[in-house]
Amino acid sequence: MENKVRILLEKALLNAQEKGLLTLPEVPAIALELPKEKGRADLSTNVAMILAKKLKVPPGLVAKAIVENLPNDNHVIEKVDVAGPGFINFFFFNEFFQETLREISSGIQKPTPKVSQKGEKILLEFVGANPTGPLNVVNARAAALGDTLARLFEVTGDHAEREFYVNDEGSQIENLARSVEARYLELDGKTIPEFPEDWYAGEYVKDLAKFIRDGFPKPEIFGTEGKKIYGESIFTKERLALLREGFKDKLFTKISDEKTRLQFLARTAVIYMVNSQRSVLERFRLVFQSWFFQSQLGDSVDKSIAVLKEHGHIYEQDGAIWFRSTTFHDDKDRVLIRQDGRPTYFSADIAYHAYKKKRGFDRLIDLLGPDHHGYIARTKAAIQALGYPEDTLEIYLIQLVTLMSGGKPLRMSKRAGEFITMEELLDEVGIDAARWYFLNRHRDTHLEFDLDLAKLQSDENPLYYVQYAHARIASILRAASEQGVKLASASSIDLTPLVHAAEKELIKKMAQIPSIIRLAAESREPHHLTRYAVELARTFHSFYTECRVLGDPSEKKVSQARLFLVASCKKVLAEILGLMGISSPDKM
RNA sequence: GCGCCCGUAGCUCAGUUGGAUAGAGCGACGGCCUCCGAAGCCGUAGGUCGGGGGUUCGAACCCCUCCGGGCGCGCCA
Repeated sequence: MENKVRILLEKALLNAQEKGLLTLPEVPAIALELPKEKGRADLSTNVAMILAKKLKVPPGLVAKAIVENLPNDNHVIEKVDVAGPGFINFFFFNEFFQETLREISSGIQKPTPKVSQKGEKILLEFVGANPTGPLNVVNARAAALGDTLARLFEVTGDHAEREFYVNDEGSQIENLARSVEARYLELDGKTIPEFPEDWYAGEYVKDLAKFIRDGFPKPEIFGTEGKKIYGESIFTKERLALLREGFKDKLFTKISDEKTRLQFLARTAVIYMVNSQRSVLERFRLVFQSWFFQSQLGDSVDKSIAVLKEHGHIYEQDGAIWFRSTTFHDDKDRVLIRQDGRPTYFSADIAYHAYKKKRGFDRLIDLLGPDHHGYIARTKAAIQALGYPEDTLEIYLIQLVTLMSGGKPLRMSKRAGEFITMEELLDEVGIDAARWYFLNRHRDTHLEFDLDLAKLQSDENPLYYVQYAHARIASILRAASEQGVKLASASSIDLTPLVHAAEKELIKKMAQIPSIIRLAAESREPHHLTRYAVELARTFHSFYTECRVLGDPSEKKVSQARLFLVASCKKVLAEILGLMGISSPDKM
């Protein structure tokens, strides 16, 4: 719908230019919108005002020149007027609405791929939780966002891959291993010292120790994934057998060297944690195409540092190796190799981003947690220092989530182990509701997640409002087939009975889907989808109240046309919910 | 102290990148089921867009400043 109008407008602009009424440096991007107040126009544009500014001509004159030069032999525009400060308002022929509906239904009205690009290969890195504990609600928010973004990119003609980065090296992993070891000793009846602050005190660590002692519920993951990631020197035949049967009291005798033991415990813990994270994500209907472990970087950390050195971005000071990130607008330079010779997390991250680039991705998108704020500038600096354009890396922060219950925020203290995990959230509110509420808000606003509202299966919950529209249509379709009213195909259906204002409103709303999808994809802001879904559902419910689909047998043509209309609307609702990974029930 | 984010209806939030009389959901109030699902529809009330200044035909949006809230500022990850 918008595209047709856009083409007419472009022609009008060119016509006006030929006549010398306007001088255009280039054809501007034309924004079309549904006026807030309905009845004012079917569609309107502010292009005259945009041009007026550029050309320094009164908007009214520009609008007049455009309107007078619209091709008049079209079957689209019935009426056009200029209003307010220079808006051009269009009213369309019924025929144009009917044609638009036919296109929507046959899938022609999909978002057209970007004009300027053929389609990019995009790598989306998100969730990226440490394998030191269960996923939390911010991880869940990132999961919903990243998954939906990936799906949006696929629809708009790009290719997106979802990747989960596992930080399986470093001091936090060592702390995890020590925590597991301590719990193991505790099971042995030994008294253990109080945990230092940076150890892990959660229940899951006790579970982990118990599994190592008594045998894992799914030991096969160590033989497959464990061996693949960490090799047979870690997961030897003997150790695999012990993980299956349980080490009982033999952990310290079988692996007497402390360093080896801690490494083994760390690797075991990571494989276990990663698998439990993965299963929660799968329950959330999110499958990552790839899981990348920091330990797999190998010598590429040294290599990428060598590249930076070649470009002259490295220096040595106080016994450490530094990256001069201030060259690229970071506040301060960053350490890559510590005094003690160990690389920092950041240097691994540089190697990781270099590796992503080497795999041939045109664009890297990272969704990070709110505590990674400081990483944006330095990572972007690194990308540039490696010789890539700055804008091929996009980093977005996902802000905090506060869970509300009974009108009060739930206290989330990680130290005391009192935090709600992603799994508990899913138990509590379900997958559809969790996804909906995460996607419903702009990513960088702190999200207040009202557990009571999300759980509520009633009219107060916008998710059910939208799903109800879908179920209601399904119900009409069931009734239609019982009454023998057949749903005609897009090519054979007679749509001329569709002339009612409510019908046209619904078609207009449905026709918006391509531009909504493009907006959400290009701005990386999926919250436009939930808004649109509510609007579409509302327009449908409104139509439903005003127009009967089934009924009067003498009006069979009307019934059939309306049936076609609602069936198409059902498709659009399902498409938008599907993009968000939310189900479209036929019955509720 | 420095940097980033936020401040819009009683509550939770949109606002398509500077455009029409600032919108939606929930909550409040008033109507609508002999008929396809009332988990619905229609209507009413509700605003100094945190305050002030500036830029221009025009500002919730851009600039400056102040106030309030959050987060970050490790040779942790």
